[in-house]
Amino acid sequence: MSAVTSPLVWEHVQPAAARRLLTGAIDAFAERGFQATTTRDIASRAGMSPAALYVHYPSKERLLFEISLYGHRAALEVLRDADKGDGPRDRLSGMVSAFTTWHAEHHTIARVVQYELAALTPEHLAEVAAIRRAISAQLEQAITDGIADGSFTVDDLPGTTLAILSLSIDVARWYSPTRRTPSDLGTLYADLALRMLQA
Amino acid sequence: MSAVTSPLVWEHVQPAAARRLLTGAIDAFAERGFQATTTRDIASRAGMSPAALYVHYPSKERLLFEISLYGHRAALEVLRDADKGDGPRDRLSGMVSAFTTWHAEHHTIARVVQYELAALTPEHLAEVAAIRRAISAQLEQAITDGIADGSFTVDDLPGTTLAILSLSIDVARWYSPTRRTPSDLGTLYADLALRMLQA
DNA sequence: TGCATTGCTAAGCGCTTGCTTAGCTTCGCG
DNA sequence: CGCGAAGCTAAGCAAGCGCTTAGCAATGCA
Repeated sequence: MSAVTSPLVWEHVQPAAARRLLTGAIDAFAERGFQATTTRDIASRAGMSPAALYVHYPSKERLLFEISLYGHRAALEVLRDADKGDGPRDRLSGMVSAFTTWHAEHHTIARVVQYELAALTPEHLAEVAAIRRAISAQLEQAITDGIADGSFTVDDLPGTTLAILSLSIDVARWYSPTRRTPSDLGTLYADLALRMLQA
Repeated sequence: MSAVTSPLVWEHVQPAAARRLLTGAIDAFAERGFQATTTRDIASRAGMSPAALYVHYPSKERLLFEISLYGHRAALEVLRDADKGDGPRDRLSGMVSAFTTWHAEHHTIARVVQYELAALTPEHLAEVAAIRRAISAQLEQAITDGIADGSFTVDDLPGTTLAILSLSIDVARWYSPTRRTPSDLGTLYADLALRMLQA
C-alpha cells in the first residue's frame, strides 16, 4: 500500500489511473524531491508507460501543483474545523493539536506541501501562497482573542504565531511513525503552545 | 557579494578557486536545491569553466558533503560555546538564543545543511548524522539538569528537546533578513523555550 | 454498423546532465 | 635554462531527461 493512499481520501481524482499517478507522485516527491523524481518513475509506480502520464496531466509540474493545492486546502480545513471550543485556550489547543496531528499523520504529503514550493511556477505558487496566509491568519486570530481577554501574554504577536506554526510544520521534516502516534504528538505540541502563550 | 562569504569564514579552504566554488555551490544549493543545481552553474558563479570544478572536487556530491560537514561542525560549536552560565535556565537560554541566531544569520548554509541530507551518500550521511546526535545530546543535557534541580518541569523529555531543536532549525526554512535581526529572533526563541520548560 | 472518443504503448526527439579527455599556460625550483 | 606540477579551458561523450508522435484496442453512442 502506498504511504498516503490510506489516510487521505483521493476518490475525487478521476479516473483511477490519474489517481494512481497522483499518489505515486506524492510518494516519489516525498522520498527524493521533485527535481530528482523522473516521469518514468511516477509512471512505473502507477503501472503505466511514461507517455500515459501526459494523457492525464500536461506536465510534471502540474502534478506537483495538484498535490500542493489539495494538500494546502486540506491543512487549512483541518485547522478551521478545529477552531472551536470555549475560549481562546481551548481554540488554540485544538488547532495546534489538529494541525500537528495532520502533519504527522500525513507527513508524506506534508513534506511535498512544505518543501517543494520552489518547484512551482510563479502563478501556481501565488495560488498556494494565498492559502498559506489564510492558515497563518486563522491561528493569529485565536491568539489575538486570547491576548484581548487576558488568557495569553505575548510580547511579539507575529513572531510567536510564526513560531507555533513553524513548530507544527517542521514535524513533516522529521516525523516517523516508529516512536510516537500522531495524536500523542498533537497533544504534546498543544501543551507546549499553551505554555508559550501563558499569561 | 555572495550571501555567505561575509558572515562565515572560509579561509581554511585553499586555494581561493576552491573556496569560490564552495561558496558558489552554497548559494546555488540554497536557492534551487542540490538536484536542480548544475555543475555548469556552480562553475560559472566561480568564474570558471565546468571542467575546473573537477580539479578541486571529485564530484558534485563531494562539494555538498564538504558544505554539510563544515556547517554541522559550525552549528555544534556554536551550541557548545553557548553552553555556559549559572544554572540550567541560563545555559538553555544561551544555547537556544545562539543556535537560533546562527540559523537566521547563516540561513543560506543552514538551508543546505538541513534540507539536502538526502542527497548525501550513505557514508557521508552517517558522518553528518553523528554530529546531529551530538547537537541533540548537548541540548538534552541542559534540560535534564534543569529537571533534576527543579528549574524545569517537563512531561516528555525527548519530545520537548526535539521540539525546541526543531523550532530553531525551521528558522532556516523561512528566515529572511527583512523583518527581524537574527539576534532579536534568538532572544524571542530563548524566551519561548524557557516558557515551554517552566516549572 | 459506423465512427469518434478515451486510454494506453512503443519508439524516439532534442536537449541537458555529470563528468572526462587532451592540451595549453604559468610557476617554483634544481 | 629545463622540467614537472598545478590550474585551467575547449570540446565532447554516454546517459538520462521531459515530453511528443503515431498508432492500436476498447468503449459508447448514432
